[in-house]
Amino acid sequence: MSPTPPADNHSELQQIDPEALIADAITVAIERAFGIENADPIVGPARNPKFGDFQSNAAMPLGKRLGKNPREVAAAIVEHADLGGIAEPLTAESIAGPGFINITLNADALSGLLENLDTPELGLPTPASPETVVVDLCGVNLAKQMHVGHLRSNVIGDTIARSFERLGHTVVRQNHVGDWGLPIAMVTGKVKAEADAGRIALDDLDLATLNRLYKDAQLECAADRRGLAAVRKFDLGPKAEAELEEQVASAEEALAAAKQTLVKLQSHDPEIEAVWRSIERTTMEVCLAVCARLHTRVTDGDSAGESSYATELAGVVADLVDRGVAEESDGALVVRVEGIKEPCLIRKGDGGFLYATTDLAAIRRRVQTLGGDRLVYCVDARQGLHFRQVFGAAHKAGYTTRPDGSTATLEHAAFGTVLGEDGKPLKTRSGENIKLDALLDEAVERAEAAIRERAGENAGEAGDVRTAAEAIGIAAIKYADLQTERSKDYVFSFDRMVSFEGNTGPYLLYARARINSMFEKAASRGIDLSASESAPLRLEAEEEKTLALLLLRTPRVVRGVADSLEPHRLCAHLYDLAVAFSKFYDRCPVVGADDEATRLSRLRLAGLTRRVLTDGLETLGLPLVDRM
RNA sequence: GUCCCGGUAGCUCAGCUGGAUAGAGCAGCGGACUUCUAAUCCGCCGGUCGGGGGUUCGAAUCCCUCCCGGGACGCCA
Repeated sequence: MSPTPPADNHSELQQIDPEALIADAITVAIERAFGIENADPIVGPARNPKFGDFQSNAAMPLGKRLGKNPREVAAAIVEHADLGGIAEPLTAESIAGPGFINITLNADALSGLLENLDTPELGLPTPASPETVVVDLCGVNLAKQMHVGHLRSNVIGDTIARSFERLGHTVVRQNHVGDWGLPIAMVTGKVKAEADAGRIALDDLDLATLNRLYKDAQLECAADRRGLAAVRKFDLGPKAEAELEEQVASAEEALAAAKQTLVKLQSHDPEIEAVWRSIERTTMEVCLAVCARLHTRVTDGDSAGESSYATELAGVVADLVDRGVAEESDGALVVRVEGIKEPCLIRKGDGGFLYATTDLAAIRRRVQTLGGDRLVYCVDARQGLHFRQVFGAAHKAGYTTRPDGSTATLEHAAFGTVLGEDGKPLKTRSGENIKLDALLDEAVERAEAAIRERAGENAGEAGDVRTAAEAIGIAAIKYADLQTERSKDYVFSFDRMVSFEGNTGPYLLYARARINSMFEKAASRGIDLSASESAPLRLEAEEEKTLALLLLRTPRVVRGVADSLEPHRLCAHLYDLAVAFSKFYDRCPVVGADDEATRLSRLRLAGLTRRVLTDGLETLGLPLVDRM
């Protein structure tokens, strides 16, 4: 269910978007011709330039519905259509094939629309009643280093958030930090033991050490119980059995200790809590630094860890029991959701809560306290069932009902796994997750090498090169991640993304850098740039027209990204835009144009392209670089 | 076993509510830098859209079925 555009800016949008204007005209024509209201005009860009700029495919389905020859239907539409002068008048010649209606924009209208786009808001005015969108992203865990899995949640989640922000909605980012529960208790106990033994200092922890201790603690608590059962069953000898027995026993012991630590943590034992806080401080400091480096807007204020819901869980469960939403099942408490076979577990047989319980508390807070109209979860696709259960349970519990009685929309913006070039989940040779900062380092290193290779002696100051390399490397990684359909797995390849050729982040940055350079050149020739800002647009060359049409399409695309939660649409559009600009750049001299009017018109077109491109790149969250 | 997601050019991917000869990038081959940055542009090569049925004037797109790959499936998070 996508929000409809507020009526107050619809007319404004129409002044810019030819597709909307034409669509409305066709809808009206259908009504006039057949008395059918609000028919889908099926208008879109022409599939092939030789058919014009836009096409309507409405006649065919309409013909079927009315039992008429689609070409006759098309003729009737054409006859009743009033395109208000924005396109060439429709005639019998406009009808092609089974009933396609081909539409060519009027040249003057095109520049008029483009002038309307050329405002500070670039076709996306602030809505009269902004929505509040809560975006769940990042999702780090205490004592664990960020890896490729976090890359997507941050990058995609942040772009989704930015697209809503760009549309003028209120966005609340939520970093649902994994900072609670038994695994955290395990590592907390482990860290305390290490500190007590003098092997580490609590006020001087580093994340790599924490990560190691986390794994150690996990191992110590992990017992091969099934292995032991198998050894016994198949009688594999007393030695093997004894070894496993010992292992299981020590694991049981470690687990019991961790459970005790958890109890202390929950009851705010000062000593344990101090250890926990230093783990948290160390982890979050690194996490936020990585987010800053990634240019994802995730800050300390966005942190809403699992621990922050700890005191609410008992209340949530009691509430669900009281109101008959939850029921007992094999000693556990579950919420059954219609259409899903597996019930949603909210309390274990031993009384402990589960992550579904925390997520229910989070939904309640996000809707009731944060005022969310729309909750978006940018989380791994493998959590799909979990979110279907939790969303269903939240709706059933009434937690998604807002004060005004409306229901908040809950969506799982699921993303696929990052794969290596062998098609398997990306890991190091030793089978570990690849650290995110190492990944970023390599991209930046490769970018720096590329700059030096291309520029040679003219690469500039070392500091400037590093600044540019940082932006280019990060842009390359982010763009590669955003470029493909979110929900699918994607293959990560340094060689491909950092070749910096073709459809890559750096290509977009490069297009922008060339526009900068063009303006510098123009300024150095003494051309009056301020005059170009309001110069009449003369879109005569094919390249100029193509570029103009793409520019006009941008607001529609940004809306589409927010509606669908699919950033790759903006990537594709900005790439098309950059390609169109590159062709324009290649074939239409600007600074050296034949006459003054053309020069100023082209400067204005280039300037507008730069602003739209910059705006789009910022919406994607790519770092910019002014010179390449 | 049940459910979810995928299968489009050698590789990586687009393909919007069904529409006109299925599009990019990379790789390969061939062109374009005394003229605004060649991280660019132009051309060529390359596809039984996993297989088979069906609906339709029209299917990569919708329905059925099968094959292949990945994932998830009550007391971990």
